[in-house]
Amino acid sequence: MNSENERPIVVWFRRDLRIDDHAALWHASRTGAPIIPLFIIDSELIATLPSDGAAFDFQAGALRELEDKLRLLGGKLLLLRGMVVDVHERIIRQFQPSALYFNRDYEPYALQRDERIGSLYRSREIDVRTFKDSVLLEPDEVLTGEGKPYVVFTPYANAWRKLPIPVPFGTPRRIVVPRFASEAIPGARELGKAVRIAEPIFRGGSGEAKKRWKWFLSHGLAGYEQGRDLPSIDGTSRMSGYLRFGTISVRKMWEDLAQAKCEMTDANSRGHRTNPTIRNRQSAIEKFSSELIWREFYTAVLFHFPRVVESNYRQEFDAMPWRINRKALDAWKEGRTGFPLVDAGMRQLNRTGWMHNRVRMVVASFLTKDLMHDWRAGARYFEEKLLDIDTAANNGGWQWAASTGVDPKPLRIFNPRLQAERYDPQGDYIRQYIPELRDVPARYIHAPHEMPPLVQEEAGCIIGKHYPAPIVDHRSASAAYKEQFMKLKRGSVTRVEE
DNA sequence: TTTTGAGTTGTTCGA
DNA sequence: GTCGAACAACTCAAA
Repeated sequence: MNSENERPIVVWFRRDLRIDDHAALWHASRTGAPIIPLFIIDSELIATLPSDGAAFDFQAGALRELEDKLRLLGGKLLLLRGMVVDVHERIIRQFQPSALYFNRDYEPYALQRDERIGSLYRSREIDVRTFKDSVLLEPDEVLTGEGKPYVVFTPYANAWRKLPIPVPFGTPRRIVVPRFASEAIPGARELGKAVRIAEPIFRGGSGEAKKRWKWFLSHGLAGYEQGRDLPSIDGTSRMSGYLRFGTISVRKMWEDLAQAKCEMTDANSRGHRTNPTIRNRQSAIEKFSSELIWREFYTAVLFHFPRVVESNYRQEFDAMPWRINRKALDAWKEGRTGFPLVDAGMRQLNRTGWMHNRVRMVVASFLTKDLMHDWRAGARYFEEKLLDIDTAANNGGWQWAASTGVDPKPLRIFNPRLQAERYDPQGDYIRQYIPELRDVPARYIHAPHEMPPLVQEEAGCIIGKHYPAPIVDHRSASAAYKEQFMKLKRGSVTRVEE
Protein backbone atom coordinates (compact mmCIF):
# COMPACT_ATOMS: atom_id res chain seq x y z
CA MET A 1 0.00 0.00 0.00
CA ASN A 2 1.36 3.37 -0.93
CA SER A 3 -0.07 5.44 1.87
CA GLU A 4 1.50 8.62 0.52
CA ASN A 5 -1.04 8.71 -2.27
CA GLU A 6 -3.95 8.29 0.10
CA ARG A 7 -6.03 11.32 1.04
CA PRO A 8 -4.54 12.72 4.23
CA ILE A 9 -6.06 13.44 7.63
CA VAL A 10 -5.59 16.94 8.97
CA VAL A 11 -4.69 16.91 12.67
CA TRP A 12 -5.29 20.41 13.93
CA PHE A 13 -3.12 21.28 16.96
CA ARG A 14 -4.29 24.09 19.21
CA ARG A 15 -3.61 23.94 22.92
CA ASP A 16 -2.16 20.42 22.82
CA LEU A 17 1.40 20.96 21.61
CA ARG A 18 2.86 17.49 22.04
CA ILE A 19 2.97 14.11 20.32
CA ASP A 20 2.86 11.98 23.47
CA ASP A 21 -0.57 10.67 24.31
CA HIS A 22 -2.30 13.14 22.01
CA ALA A 23 -5.82 11.83 21.38
CA ALA A 24 -6.37 13.21 17.88
CA LEU A 25 -2.87 12.40 16.61
CA TRP A 26 -3.03 8.91 18.09
CA HIS A 27 -6.34 8.12 16.43
CA ALA A 28 -5.23 9.58 13.13
CA SER A 29 -2.03 7.56 13.20
CA ARG A 30 -4.00 4.35 13.80
CA THR A 31 -5.75 4.73 10.44
CA GLY A 32 -2.44 4.47 8.58
CA ALA A 33 -3.37 7.45 6.42
CA PRO A 34 -0.90 10.29 5.79
CA ILE A 35 -1.21 13.07 8.36
CA ILE A 36 -0.98 16.83 8.08
CA PRO A 37 -0.11 18.16 11.55
CA LEU A 38 -1.46 21.69 11.33
CA PHE A 39 -1.03 24.68 13.58
CA ILE A 40 -2.58 28.02 12.75
CA ILE A 41 -1.33 31.38 13.94
CA ASP A 42 -4.69 33.10 14.05
CA SER A 43 -3.91 36.65 13.01
CA GLU A 44 -7.41 37.85 13.81
CA LEU A 45 -7.29 36.49 17.35
CA ILE A 46 -3.76 37.65 18.09
CA ALA A 47 -4.64 41.23 17.30
CA THR A 48 -7.26 41.19 20.05
CA LEU A 49 -5.28 39.21 22.65
CA PRO A 50 -3.93 41.29 25.51
CA SER A 51 -1.14 38.78 26.24
CA ASP A 52 2.38 39.97 26.89
CA GLY A 53 4.87 39.00 24.21
CA ALA A 54 6.45 36.48 26.59
CA ALA A 55 3.37 34.26 26.16
CA PHE A 56 4.04 34.10 22.41
CA ASP A 57 7.68 33.27 22.99
CA PHE A 58 6.58 30.50 25.34
CA GLN A 59 4.23 29.20 22.66
CA ALA A 60 6.97 29.44 20.05
CA GLY A 61 9.23 27.31 22.21
CA ALA A 62 6.53 24.68 22.55
CA LEU A 63 5.94 24.74 18.79
CA ARG A 64 9.63 24.35 18.00
CA GLU A 65 9.76 21.27 20.16
CA LEU A 66 6.58 19.90 18.60
CA GLU A 67 8.20 20.41 15.21
CA ASP A 68 11.31 18.48 16.31
CA LYS A 69 9.29 15.63 17.79
CA LEU A 70 7.16 15.32 14.67
CA ARG A 71 10.30 15.15 12.59
CA LEU A 72 11.52 12.22 14.71
CA LEU A 73 8.28 10.41 13.79
CA GLY A 74 9.04 11.02 10.13
CA GLY A 75 6.56 13.87 10.02
CA LYS A 76 6.58 17.63 9.76
CA LEU A 77 4.59 20.52 11.19
CA LEU A 78 2.54 22.66 8.84
CA LEU A 79 2.39 26.12 10.36
CA LEU A 80 0.27 28.72 8.62
CA ARG A 81 -0.61 32.29 9.50
CA GLY A 82 -3.93 33.84 8.66
CA MET A 83 -7.59 33.86 9.50
CA VAL A 84 -8.63 30.42 10.65
CA VAL A 85 -11.39 29.97 8.09
CA ASP A 86 -9.17 31.08 5.22
CA VAL A 87 -6.41 28.72 6.25
CA HIS A 88 -8.78 25.77 6.42
CA GLU A 89 -10.25 26.60 3.03
CA ARG A 90 -6.74 26.64 1.62
CA ILE A 91 -6.01 23.28 3.24
CA ILE A 92 -9.14 21.72 1.79
CA ARG A 93 -8.31 23.01 -1.71
CA GLN A 94 -4.68 22.01 -1.58
CA PHE A 95 -4.84 18.58 0.08
CA GLN A 96 -8.37 17.25 -0.41
CA PRO A 97 -8.18 15.68 3.06
CA SER A 98 -10.33 12.73 3.99
CA ALA A 99 -10.88 14.00 7.53
CA LEU A 100 -10.22 16.69 10.10
CA TYR A 101 -9.23 15.52 13.59
CA PHE A 102 -8.81 17.75 16.62
CA ASN A 103 -9.05 17.73 20.40
CA ARG A 104 -12.00 19.53 21.93
CA ASP A 105 -11.68 22.92 23.63
CA TYR A 106 -14.49 24.06 25.94
CA GLU A 107 -13.99 27.82 26.04
CA PRO A 108 -16.82 29.88 24.52
CA TYR A 109 -14.61 31.43 21.85
CA ALA A 110 -13.13 28.08 20.84
CA LEU A 111 -16.51 26.33 20.74
CA GLN A 112 -17.81 28.92 18.32
CA ARG A 113 -14.72 28.74 16.12
CA ASP A 114 -14.70 24.94 16.05
CA GLU A 115 -18.38 24.82 15.18
CA ARG A 116 -17.70 27.05 12.20
CA ILE A 117 -14.72 25.05 11.00
CA GLY A 118 -16.51 21.75 11.56
CA SER A 119 -19.41 22.87 9.37
CA LEU A 120 -16.98 24.04 6.70
CA TYR A 121 -15.43 20.56 6.41
CA ARG A 122 -18.75 18.76 6.66
CA SER A 123 -20.19 20.95 3.93
CA ARG A 124 -17.43 19.59 1.66
CA GLU A 125 -18.31 16.08 2.82
CA ILE A 126 -15.14 15.71 4.80
CA ASP A 127 -15.31 13.72 8.00
CA VAL A 128 -14.77 15.68 11.24
CA ARG A 129 -13.71 13.84 14.39
CA THR A 130 -13.12 15.51 17.70
CA PHE A 131 -11.64 14.00 20.86
CA LYS A 132 -11.55 14.45 24.57
CA ASP A 133 -7.97 15.30 25.48
CA SER A 134 -7.40 18.33 27.69
CA VAL A 135 -9.53 17.00 30.54
CA LEU A 136 -10.15 13.61 32.13
CA LEU A 137 -13.91 14.13 32.31
CA GLU A 138 -15.74 16.57 30.08
CA PRO A 139 -18.30 19.13 31.24
CA ASP A 140 -21.31 17.01 30.35
CA GLU A 141 -19.91 13.81 31.82
CA VAL A 142 -20.23 15.06 35.39
CA LEU A 143 -23.83 16.07 36.11
CA THR A 144 -26.18 15.96 39.10
CA GLY A 145 -28.91 13.37 39.50
CA GLU A 146 -31.20 15.76 37.67
CA GLY A 147 -28.81 16.02 34.77
CA LYS A 148 -27.82 19.57 35.69
CA PRO A 149 -24.29 20.92 36.01
CA TYR A 150 -22.80 21.04 39.49
CA VAL A 151 -22.17 24.48 40.89
CA VAL A 152 -20.58 23.42 44.17
CA PHE A 153 -17.15 21.83 44.13
CA THR A 154 -17.45 19.07 46.73
CA PRO A 155 -20.47 17.26 45.28
CA TYR A 156 -18.91 17.74 41.83
CA ALA A 157 -15.66 16.15 43.02
CA ASN A 158 -17.50 13.30 44.72
CA ALA A 159 -19.39 12.51 41.53
CA TRP A 160 -16.19 12.94 39.49
CA ARG A 161 -14.28 10.44 41.59
CA LYS A 162 -16.93 7.75 41.03
CA LEU A 163 -16.56 7.86 37.24
CA PRO A 164 -14.07 5.85 35.16
CA ILE A 165 -10.97 7.86 34.24
CA PRO A 166 -9.42 7.37 30.79
CA VAL A 167 -5.94 5.90 30.53
CA PRO A 168 -3.24 7.24 28.17
CA PHE A 169 -3.39 6.22 24.51
CA GLY A 170 0.34 6.31 23.88
CA THR A 171 2.59 7.83 21.25
CA PRO A 172 2.56 7.02 17.53
CA ARG A 173 5.68 5.23 16.31
CA ARG A 174 5.74 6.74 12.87
CA ILE A 175 3.64 8.96 10.70
CA VAL A 176 3.65 9.77 7.00
CA VAL A 177 3.13 13.30 5.76
CA PRO A 178 2.52 14.65 2.26
CA ARG A 179 4.86 17.28 0.83
CA PHE A 180 4.17 20.86 1.82
CA ALA A 181 5.89 24.14 2.59
CA SER A 182 5.46 25.52 6.08
CA GLU A 183 5.99 29.01 7.44
CA ALA A 184 8.53 29.68 10.18
CA ILE A 185 7.41 29.69 13.81
CA PRO A 186 6.93 33.32 14.85
CA GLY A 187 7.91 34.58 18.27
CA ALA A 188 6.71 37.74 20.00
CA ARG A 189 8.81 40.03 17.81
CA GLU A 190 7.45 38.61 14.54
CA LEU A 191 3.93 38.99 15.89
CA GLY A 192 4.54 42.61 16.85
CA LYS A 193 4.10 41.96 20.56
CA ALA A 194 6.26 43.71 23.14
CA VAL A 195 7.90 41.53 25.78
CA ARG A 196 7.66 43.15 29.19
CA ILE A 197 8.04 40.00 31.28
CA ALA A 198 11.79 39.97 31.77
CA GLU A 199 12.28 36.61 33.50
CA PRO A 200 9.59 34.26 32.22
CA ILE A 201 9.12 31.29 34.53
CA PHE A 202 8.06 28.91 31.75
CA ARG A 203 9.93 28.10 28.59
CA GLY A 204 10.26 25.19 26.22
CA GLY A 205 7.81 22.47 25.38
CA SER A 206 7.11 18.87 26.25
CA GLY A 207 10.70 18.21 27.36
CA GLU A 208 10.57 20.88 30.06
CA ALA A 209 7.08 19.76 31.03
CA LYS A 210 8.22 16.18 31.49
CA LYS A 211 11.28 17.24 33.43
CA ARG A 212 9.28 19.35 35.83
CA TRP A 213 6.61 16.67 36.28
CA LYS A 214 9.25 14.04 37.05
CA TRP A 215 10.84 16.36 39.58
CA PHE A 216 7.51 17.05 41.22
CA LEU A 217 6.65 13.36 41.50
CA SER A 218 9.97 12.39 43.03
CA HIS A 219 10.82 15.48 45.08
CA GLY A 220 7.97 17.98 45.11
CA LEU A 221 5.13 15.83 46.41
CA ALA A 222 6.78 15.11 49.77
CA GLY A 223 6.45 18.65 51.07
CA TYR A 224 3.49 19.65 48.93
CA GLU A 225 0.81 19.74 51.60
CA GLN A 226 2.59 22.30 53.73
CA GLY A 227 4.79 23.84 51.08
CA ARG A 228 2.04 24.66 48.60
CA ASP A 229 0.97 27.63 50.69
CA LEU A 230 4.41 29.14 51.19
CA PRO A 231 5.29 31.48 48.33
CA SER A 232 8.95 31.79 49.32
CA ILE A 233 9.66 28.17 48.46
CA ASP A 234 9.22 26.09 45.29
CA GLY A 235 6.40 24.12 46.86
CA THR A 236 3.82 23.79 44.09
CA SER A 237 3.87 21.70 40.93
CA ARG A 238 4.14 24.68 38.53
CA MET A 239 2.54 22.47 35.90
CA SER A 240 -0.06 25.13 35.02
CA GLY A 241 1.99 26.60 32.19
CA TYR A 242 2.48 23.20 30.56
CA LEU A 243 -1.18 22.33 30.95
CA ARG A 244 -2.09 25.61 29.26
CA PHE A 245 -0.37 24.66 26.00
CA GLY A 246 -0.93 20.96 26.49
CA THR A 247 2.75 20.10 26.38
CA ILE A 248 1.92 17.39 28.88
CA SER A 249 -0.97 14.91 28.88
CA VAL A 250 -3.30 15.13 31.85
CA ARG A 251 -4.08 11.43 31.37
CA LYS A 252 -0.40 10.65 31.87
CA MET A 253 -0.30 12.85 34.95
CA TRP A 254 -3.29 11.08 36.44
CA GLU A 255 -1.81 7.66 35.68
CA ASP A 256 1.47 8.64 37.35
CA LEU A 257 -0.42 9.84 40.42
CA ALA A 258 -2.41 6.61 40.59
CA GLN A 259 0.83 4.67 40.24
CA ALA A 260 2.43 6.66 43.06
CA LYS A 261 -0.64 5.97 45.20
CA CYS A 262 -0.28 2.22 44.55
CA GLU A 263 3.34 2.30 45.60
CA MET A 264 2.28 3.97 48.83
CA THR A 265 -0.34 1.33 49.48
CA ASP A 266 2.20 -1.41 48.85
CA ALA A 267 4.64 0.20 51.25
CA ASN A 268 1.87 0.41 53.83
CA SER A 269 0.99 -3.24 53.54
CA ARG A 270 4.64 -4.12 54.05
CA GLY A 271 4.33 -2.64 57.51
CA HIS A 272 5.47 0.94 57.03
CA ARG A 273 2.09 2.30 57.99
CA THR A 274 3.49 4.56 60.65
CA ASN A 275 6.07 6.10 58.38
CA PRO A 276 5.15 9.79 58.33
CA THR A 277 6.87 10.37 55.00
CA ILE A 278 4.55 7.89 53.36
CA ARG A 279 1.50 9.31 55.06
CA ASN A 280 2.52 12.79 53.93
CA ARG A 281 3.02 11.63 50.39
CA GLN A 282 -0.34 9.93 50.35
CA SER A 283 -2.27 12.97 51.44
CA ALA A 284 -0.17 15.15 49.14
CA ILE A 285 -1.28 12.97 46.21
CA GLU A 286 -4.92 13.37 47.29
CA LYS A 287 -4.49 17.10 47.62
CA PHE A 288 -2.83 17.50 44.24
CA SER A 289 -5.39 15.23 42.55
CA SER A 290 -8.15 17.45 43.83
CA GLU A 291 -6.39 20.45 42.27
CA LEU A 292 -6.71 18.69 38.91
CA ILE A 293 -10.39 18.14 39.66
CA TRP A 294 -10.73 21.87 40.40
CA ARG A 295 -9.35 22.55 36.96
CA GLU A 296 -12.06 20.39 35.41
CA PHE A 297 -14.74 21.89 37.66
CA TYR A 298 -14.02 25.42 36.46
CA THR A 299 -13.78 24.19 32.87
CA ALA A 300 -17.28 22.77 33.31
CA VAL A 301 -18.61 25.93 34.97
CA LEU A 302 -17.41 28.06 32.07
CA PHE A 303 -18.80 25.58 29.55
CA HIS A 304 -22.25 25.50 31.14
CA PHE A 305 -22.38 29.21 32.03
CA PRO A 306 -20.40 31.02 29.33
CA ARG A 307 -21.82 34.34 30.52
CA VAL A 308 -19.48 34.24 33.56
CA VAL A 309 -16.65 35.50 31.35
CA GLU A 310 -18.21 38.91 31.40
CA SER A 311 -20.73 38.82 34.23
CA ASN A 312 -21.18 37.74 37.83
CA TYR A 313 -22.28 34.15 38.31
CA ARG A 314 -24.47 35.46 41.14
CA GLN A 315 -26.52 38.02 39.35
CA GLU A 316 -27.49 39.95 42.47
CA PHE A 317 -23.93 41.29 42.29
CA ASP A 318 -24.77 43.12 39.09
CA ALA A 319 -25.99 45.87 41.42
CA MET A 320 -22.66 46.01 43.28
CA PRO A 321 -21.27 49.55 43.10
CA TRP A 322 -17.75 48.50 42.08
CA ARG A 323 -15.34 51.37 41.86
CA ILE A 324 -13.32 51.96 38.75
CA ASN A 325 -10.33 53.80 40.13
CA ARG A 326 -7.53 54.20 37.62
CA LYS A 327 -4.98 55.37 40.16
CA ALA A 328 -5.65 52.57 42.64
CA LEU A 329 -5.76 50.00 39.84
CA ASP A 330 -2.38 51.15 38.54
CA ALA A 331 -0.88 51.00 42.03
CA TRP A 332 -2.17 47.43 42.31
CA LYS A 333 -0.85 46.45 38.88
CA GLU A 334 2.58 47.88 39.55
CA GLY A 335 2.92 46.61 43.11
CA ARG A 336 2.80 49.99 44.85
CA THR A 337 -0.09 49.54 47.29
CA GLY A 338 1.99 49.69 50.46
CA PHE A 339 0.89 46.13 51.37
CA PRO A 340 4.12 44.14 51.00
CA LEU A 341 2.63 40.73 50.18
CA VAL A 342 0.26 42.23 47.60
CA ASP A 343 3.08 44.22 46.03
CA ALA A 344 5.48 41.27 46.02
CA GLY A 345 2.85 39.15 44.26
CA MET A 346 2.17 41.73 41.57
CA ARG A 347 5.88 42.25 40.97
CA GLN A 348 6.42 38.50 40.71
CA LEU A 349 3.65 38.46 38.10
CA ASN A 350 5.10 41.38 36.16
CA ARG A 351 8.61 40.00 36.25
CA THR A 352 8.03 36.26 35.73
CA GLY A 353 4.57 35.83 34.20
CA TRP A 354 3.54 33.68 37.13
CA MET A 355 2.30 34.19 40.67
CA HIS A 356 2.12 31.77 43.56
CA ASN A 357 -1.44 30.52 44.08
CA ARG A 358 -1.72 31.69 47.68
CA VAL A 359 -0.65 35.17 46.63
CA ARG A 360 -3.11 35.19 43.70
CA MET A 361 -5.89 34.86 46.26
CA VAL A 362 -4.44 37.64 48.37
CA VAL A 363 -4.02 40.16 45.53
CA ALA A 364 -7.47 39.31 44.14
CA SER A 365 -9.10 39.74 47.52
CA PHE A 366 -7.24 43.02 47.96
CA LEU A 367 -8.39 44.43 44.62
CA THR A 368 -12.01 43.41 45.06
CA LYS A 369 -12.53 43.84 48.79
CA ASP A 370 -10.05 46.50 49.92
CA LEU A 371 -10.20 48.62 46.77
CA MET A 372 -13.74 47.46 45.98
CA HIS A 373 -12.59 47.38 42.40
CA ASP A 374 -14.44 45.46 39.70
CA TRP A 375 -12.96 41.93 39.51
CA ARG A 376 -13.08 42.02 35.71
CA ALA A 377 -10.21 44.52 35.59
CA GLY A 378 -8.11 42.16 37.70
CA ALA A 379 -9.03 39.14 35.59
CA ARG A 380 -8.10 41.07 32.45
CA TYR A 381 -4.70 41.98 33.88
CA PHE A 382 -4.05 38.34 34.72
CA GLU A 383 -5.00 37.42 31.13
CA GLU A 384 -2.37 39.85 29.99
CA LYS A 385 0.45 38.73 32.27
CA LEU A 386 0.02 35.10 33.29
CA LEU A 387 1.91 32.64 31.11
CA ASP A 388 -0.31 29.86 32.46
CA ILE A 389 -3.53 31.75 31.77
CA ASP A 390 -6.57 29.54 31.47
CA THR A 391 -9.79 31.48 31.05
CA ALA A 392 -11.91 28.99 33.00
CA ALA A 393 -9.60 28.79 36.01
CA ASN A 394 -8.86 32.50 35.96
CA ASN A 395 -12.51 33.43 35.88
CA GLY A 396 -13.35 30.90 38.57
CA GLY A 397 -10.58 32.18 40.79
CA TRP A 398 -11.54 35.82 40.38
CA GLN A 399 -15.22 35.24 40.98
CA TRP A 400 -14.30 33.19 44.02
CA ALA A 401 -12.20 36.06 45.37
CA ALA A 402 -14.90 38.60 44.58
CA SER A 403 -17.58 36.40 46.23
CA THR A 404 -19.62 36.60 43.02
CA GLY A 405 -18.93 33.03 41.89
CA VAL A 406 -20.18 29.49 42.37
CA ASP A 407 -18.79 29.04 45.90
CA PRO A 408 -21.83 29.49 48.17
CA LYS A 409 -19.86 30.42 51.30
CA PRO A 410 -20.75 33.72 52.97
CA LEU A 411 -18.64 36.82 52.66
CA ARG A 412 -14.92 36.29 52.95
CA ILE A 413 -12.38 39.08 53.18
CA PHE A 414 -8.68 38.31 53.36
CA ASN A 415 -6.59 40.37 55.72
CA PRO A 416 -3.46 41.02 53.66
CA ARG A 417 -1.25 41.52 56.70
CA LEU A 418 -2.46 38.38 58.46
CA GLN A 419 -2.00 36.34 55.28
CA ALA A 420 1.55 37.66 55.01
CA GLU A 421 2.36 36.87 58.63
CA ARG A 422 1.00 33.39 58.25
CA TYR A 423 2.45 32.39 54.89
CA ASP A 424 5.60 34.49 54.62
CA PRO A 425 6.52 34.95 58.30
CA GLN A 426 10.12 36.07 57.74
CA GLY A 427 9.26 38.06 54.64
CA ASP A 428 11.61 36.03 52.42
CA TYR A 429 9.19 36.17 49.51
CA ILE A 430 8.53 39.88 50.03
CA ARG A 431 12.25 40.67 50.03
CA GLN A 432 12.79 38.62 46.90
CA TYR A 433 10.48 40.81 44.85
CA ILE A 434 10.65 44.16 46.65
CA PRO A 435 14.33 45.10 46.86
CA GLU A 436 13.57 48.36 48.68
CA LEU A 437 12.32 46.30 51.63
CA ARG A 438 15.34 44.03 51.70
CA ASP A 439 16.87 45.48 54.83
CA VAL A 440 13.64 46.09 56.72
CA PRO A 441 13.73 44.14 60.02
CA ALA A 442 11.42 41.10 60.14
CA ARG A 443 9.43 42.84 62.86
CA TYR A 444 8.25 45.49 60.39
CA ILE A 445 8.33 43.56 57.13
CA HIS A 446 4.54 43.18 56.99
CA ALA A 447 3.85 46.79 57.93
CA PRO A 448 6.87 48.87 56.91
CA HIS A 449 4.98 52.13 57.49
CA GLU A 450 5.09 51.35 61.21
CA MET A 451 8.88 51.66 61.26
CA PRO A 452 10.06 54.56 63.42
CA PRO A 453 12.00 57.16 61.39
CA LEU A 454 15.32 55.94 62.72
CA VAL A 455 14.63 52.37 61.66
CA GLN A 456 13.52 53.59 58.23
CA GLU A 457 16.84 55.33 57.85
CA GLU A 458 18.82 52.28 58.95
CA ALA A 459 16.87 50.06 56.59
CA GLY A 460 17.45 52.49 53.75
CA CYS A 461 13.73 52.59 53.19
CA ILE A 462 11.95 55.87 53.78
CA ILE A 463 8.18 55.43 53.70
CA GLY A 464 6.65 57.67 51.09
CA LYS A 465 9.97 57.93 49.28
CA HIS A 466 11.31 54.42 48.68
CA TYR A 467 8.18 52.46 49.50
CA PRO A 468 4.61 53.78 49.76
CA ALA A 469 2.45 53.95 52.85
CA PRO A 470 -0.68 51.74 52.56
CA ILE A 471 -3.06 53.23 49.99
CA VAL A 472 -6.09 52.11 52.03
CA ASP A 473 -6.89 51.30 55.61
CA HIS A 474 -7.83 47.63 55.61
CA ARG A 475 -10.14 47.91 58.58
CA SER A 476 -12.32 50.69 57.25
CA ALA A 477 -12.17 49.39 53.68
CA SER A 478 -13.40 45.96 54.66
CA ALA A 479 -16.13 47.49 56.85
CA ALA A 480 -17.26 49.57 53.86
CA TYR A 481 -17.27 46.51 51.63
CA LYS A 482 -19.22 44.53 54.21
CA GLU A 483 -21.86 47.22 54.35
CA GLN A 484 -22.31 47.19 50.57
CA PHE A 485 -22.41 43.41 50.60
CA MET A 486 -25.17 43.30 53.22
CA LYS A 487 -27.15 45.96 51.40
CA LEU A 488 -26.90 43.88 48.27
CA LYS A 489 -28.13 40.76 50.04
CA ARG A 490 -31.06 42.67 51.54
CA GLY A 491 -31.75 44.21 48.15
CA SER A 492 -31.91 40.82 46.48
CA VAL A 493 -34.38 39.60 49.09
CA THR A 494 -36.70 42.55 48.41
CA ARG A 495 -36.53 41.94 44.70
CA VAL A 496 -37.53 38.31 45.14
CA GLU A 497 -40.55 39.34 47.23
CA GLU A 498 -41.66 41.76 44.56
C1' DT B 1 -41.82 18.04 47.85
C1' DT B 2 -39.56 18.64 51.97
C1' DT B 3 -35.86 18.05 54.79
C1' DT B 4 -31.24 17.65 55.93
C1' DG B 5 -26.43 18.29 55.75
C1' DA B 6 -22.72 20.64 54.16
C1' DG B 7 -19.81 24.22 51.97
C1' DT B 8 -11.12 25.10 49.15
C1' DT B 9 -8.04 27.60 50.44
C1' DG B 10 -11.11 33.17 56.62
C1' DT B 11 -11.13 36.60 60.30
C1' DT B 12 -11.95 38.39 64.71
C1' DC B 13 -12.75 38.21 69.43
C1' DG B 14 -12.05 37.00 73.98
C1' DA B 15 -10.50 33.70 77.29
C1' DG C 1 0.88 33.87 71.59
C1' DT C 2 -2.72 30.19 71.22
C1' DC C 3 -7.20 28.30 70.77
C1' DG C 4 -12.05 27.67 70.06
C1' DA C 5 -16.23 29.83 69.08
C1' DA C 6 -18.83 33.13 66.63
C1' DC C 7 -19.52 35.31 62.57
C1' DA C 8 -24.50 35.25 59.89
C1' DA C 9 -27.39 32.51 57.70
C1' DC C 10 -27.43 31.35 52.21
C1' DT C 11 -27.38 28.01 48.50
C1' DC C 12 -26.99 23.67 46.71
C1' DA C 13 -27.55 18.56 46.19
C1' DA C 14 -29.23 14.42 47.58
C1' DA C 15 -32.09 11.56 50.32
